[in-house]
Amino acid sequence: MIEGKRKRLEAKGWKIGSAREFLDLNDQEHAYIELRLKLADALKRQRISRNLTQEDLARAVSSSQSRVAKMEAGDASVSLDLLFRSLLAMGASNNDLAKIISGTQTRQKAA
Amino acid sequence: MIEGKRKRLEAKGWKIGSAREFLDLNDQEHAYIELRLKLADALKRQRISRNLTQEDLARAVSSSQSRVAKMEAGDASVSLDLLFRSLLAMGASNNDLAKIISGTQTRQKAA
DNA sequence: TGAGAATATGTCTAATTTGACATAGACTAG
DNA sequence: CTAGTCTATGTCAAATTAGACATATTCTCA
Repeated sequence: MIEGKRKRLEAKGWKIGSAREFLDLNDQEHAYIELRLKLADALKRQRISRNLTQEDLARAVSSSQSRVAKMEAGDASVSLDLLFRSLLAMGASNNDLAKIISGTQTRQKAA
Repeated sequence: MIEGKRKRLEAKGWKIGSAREFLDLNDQEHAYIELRLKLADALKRQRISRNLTQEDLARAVSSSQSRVAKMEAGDASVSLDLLFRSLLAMGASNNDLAKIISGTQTRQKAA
């Protein structure tokens, strides 16, 4: 369980050293990673609910399909900046963002 | 008024070309900048409410006083990543972040 | 007033993040 | 199966952001 989680995170580029270190992931680090995953998830859901391809979204944010894939995968190489910009490009309001972050987001209406 | 706002943003490093372009700041861009300013403000308030200096905060996030100053000033050279990490370092929970973003944040209790 | 603390601003090089590209894999409809 | 579309993964040079440092400015408060 914990080991599984560690592996999942490491696969995404999160270099979390030892299991010891992993268990020591303090609240800040944990919240930070959680935040990223929530945003990544929300982005993917939004894109899909709008029937857009990763290419479409990439175009909308002047990025590339591969980067969108990495965003949605929660890859460590993408910044919060890009995630937020993308969500905004998908029409998310600040309130939508707040809901995503607090974990109370509901299905949004399409643009 | 609008001109004043433009100048304020430009001083912070936001290169917004012509007034035309500025007026065209679409909703996304506007929301993005608003977001940054909200986070910057919240960070400053949190730090002060805890009687910490910028040096203190810098130490807490392994950064430097000058970078903290830039964060709080809403300087364009700081990323959302750093802003979020700093807020988390100040003890903000994901719910606190949500409140900050939606603009409904209230005074937080000290750590 | 003025010394000392705190904050602001500008500028370096180093580190990270970027879009782009290639290509592999997955999935669907014929 | 198979061609076509979509998504995943790895890599690169270019762009951005990083911490650090110097120094200017502002703020206490005695």
